[in-house]
Amino acid sequence: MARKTGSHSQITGPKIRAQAQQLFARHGFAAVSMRQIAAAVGVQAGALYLYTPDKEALLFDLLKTHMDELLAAWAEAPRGTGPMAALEAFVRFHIGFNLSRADAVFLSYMELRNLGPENFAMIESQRRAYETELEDILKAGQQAGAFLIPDTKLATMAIIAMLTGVTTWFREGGRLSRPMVEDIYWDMVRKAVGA
Amino acid sequence: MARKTGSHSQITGPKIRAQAQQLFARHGFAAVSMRQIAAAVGVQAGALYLYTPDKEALLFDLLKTHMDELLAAWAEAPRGTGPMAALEAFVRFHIGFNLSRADAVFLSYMELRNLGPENFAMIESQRRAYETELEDILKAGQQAGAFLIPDTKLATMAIIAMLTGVTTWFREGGRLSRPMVEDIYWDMVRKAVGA
DNA sequence: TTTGATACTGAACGGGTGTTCAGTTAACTT
DNA sequence: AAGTTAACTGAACACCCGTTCAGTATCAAA
Repeated sequence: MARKTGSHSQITGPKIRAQAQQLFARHGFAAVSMRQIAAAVGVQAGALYLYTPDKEALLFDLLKTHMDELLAAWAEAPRGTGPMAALEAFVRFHIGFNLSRADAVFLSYMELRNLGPENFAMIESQRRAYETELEDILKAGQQAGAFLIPDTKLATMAIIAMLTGVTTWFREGGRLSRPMVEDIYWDMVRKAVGA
Repeated sequence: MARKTGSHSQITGPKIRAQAQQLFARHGFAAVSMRQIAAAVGVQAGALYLYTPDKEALLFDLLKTHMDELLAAWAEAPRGTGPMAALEAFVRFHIGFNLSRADAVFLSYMELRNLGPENFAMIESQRRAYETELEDILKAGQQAGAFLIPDTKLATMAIIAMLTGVTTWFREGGRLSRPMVEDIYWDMVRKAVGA
């Protein structure tokens, strides 16, 4: 056997990325073999190398794509006027985006250490750019007197950690709906940065 | 060569656990080989099996010891009277304990998935017990009217995620000292659960 | 000083790893 | 229908994996 009937790179390529993302998120990058990914796609291991130069590049592609989409989505997200509205927009955006892409979020926080130095630096700088978006909101609110924050950098890290944690416990169809979760988190954040 | 001069199980045993913990935390359980651990200890791979039945048991031992110590330390931690004092005690305890054992904390949150079902269940139940300690404080404060929390379970997860995140950015000797970090986090938590 | 327990080595086991590539078949173009 | 390109196989490469074990050197006790 060689080429499969109905095979197409525009089908196999995305399939590989999707299965790799799921497997990496579930078991960890190092614990997943190229043969396991290939088997999940329905292909032999060698075929993966038509789509990626090596295993690390496959991971980097997933992380890079995720960060690009995160920054692009936030750039286009609706944000009101004033620090309070901007903060609320960020909180709701972050929760919504994270919940809709739990695997990718988990990967981009956990598997950075498997990247080489220059790939690591690229993702890290994007993550910092995203965090700076929140910090800028907090700084602006602080200067405008809308927020009372002892340290904006610490508050940034605290809020992001708190919000990102939602993926560890939230289950679709559980006790709380997504809008309820957003509301409750926003309530806590609003109070935490307030007077 | 066989036995090394000056060798003793009471020295080698702790060395193995310490090196394994550091390597697992840095590179991930799956990415670290028994030979790497052995090399870090200064011993051949086979010698590790005098101290652990297998690799997973080594990880479990680290996680179990950490959770036991966490629960024991909290049980003996000073806590004042009333919900507000109890919450403050928890916040300061959690930050302090986490910062003093960053590797172990990281492991117990990230490498649970490498445990077999029954080992997983044991650690998971201890973690839930710890989380319940915080939730009980929040519930008591809510009923006493000291806190205003829409959902105590969500608030529990949110606060723990926020506090645990301190290990990802805090560096000893940096801009902020430990007491300052504790103060600022406590300020945010206090306001977040307040009216 | 002999003896037995303790701590470790070094080689081996079967199997899995990422990656390469000549060969083969399906899909597309002319 | 013939020729070309795209997609994939299956075997092989050198190496690393967790784990076992007979053998050996050191330590502690008698």
